[in-house]
Amino acid sequence: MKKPSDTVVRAWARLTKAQHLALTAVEQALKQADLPPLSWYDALLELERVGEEGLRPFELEREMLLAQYNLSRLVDRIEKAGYVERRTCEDDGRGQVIVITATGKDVRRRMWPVYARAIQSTIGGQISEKQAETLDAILGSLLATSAAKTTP
Amino acid sequence: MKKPSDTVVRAWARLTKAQHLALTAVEQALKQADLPPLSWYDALLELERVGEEGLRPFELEREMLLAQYNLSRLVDRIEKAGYVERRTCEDDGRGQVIVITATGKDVRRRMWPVYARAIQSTIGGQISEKQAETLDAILGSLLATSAAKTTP
DNA sequence: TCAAGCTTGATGCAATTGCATTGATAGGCT
DNA sequence: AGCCTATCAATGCAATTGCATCAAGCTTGA
Repeated sequence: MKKPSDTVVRAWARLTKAQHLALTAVEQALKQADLPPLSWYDALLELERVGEEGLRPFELEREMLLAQYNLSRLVDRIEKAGYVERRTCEDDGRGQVIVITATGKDVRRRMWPVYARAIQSTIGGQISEKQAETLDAILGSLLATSAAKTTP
Repeated sequence: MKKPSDTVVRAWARLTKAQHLALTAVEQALKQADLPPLSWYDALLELERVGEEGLRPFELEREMLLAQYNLSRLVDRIEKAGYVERRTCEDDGRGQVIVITATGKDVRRRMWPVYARAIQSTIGGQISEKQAETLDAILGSLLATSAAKTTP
């Protein structure tokens, strides 16, 4: 395994820094608007996408790149807030199905503008559309192969 | 404030995902090698750079984008491990100066190859050098302006 | 069939992070 | 000097995350 070039190392450092700044901005904006944290949004979005069907915890876990115990507890919290429902799974006695509620959909919708504004001000506003396209493309190819490595 | 374009939103999502994957890989690699977490590396590196002079906690705090209480406790832990020393600050009775120890330098040096390998396999190995340069440049311009917004 | 092993999901406990507040000193202003 | 505000750092407490393990149900294969 070759050592990373200086460019790669610097890109990594900046990747982390940029993500950290943007993330902090998003979380702060949400909190300030009395809305749940970003992870709730991610979960609710996935669940809204699949609709009444719902998702199994382990599916959501993989979508969100979360550790199993971490997802389990995230769902606990969101359920307690009434934004999702845990239903017993017909096909698998061990499992369950998580379904978003009407309130959950509503909250997700209310989160979006706040979230969007924070993204725009930390990312969109700082680079050109052209740069955003390039950034997106490069990160896309970066993820294309490494996504397969989640199960080594 | 305009809404972010779809491209920006997707770039943001990928930014987060890529960073998360790489970070996880790095942390895992360090743990597996029985080495301290990445945040220790960052702190030790900054402290090694400035040498005997040391850094004030608040300086390190800004370098690392950490919350004040968070840095305070990080230093607690690193100090307890014997990798840094807290000295009383001559110039400012409230403050202190943090200086890396010889052991600290040694640990930092031993962390680097593990860290580097993880970066290479999650970033360097996935994209071309040319792409890495572009990525670095775009993130650089992204950070150029937003860095100023840390103190609103 | 049924034991061995795998998958799904939860949970006790420790470590870390976030939040709010505090204690102490510095620096400016009158 | 004396007071007021700002800065520097620590800390009590709650929430979250990480780690290890567990219980329960599925699957496989002799």
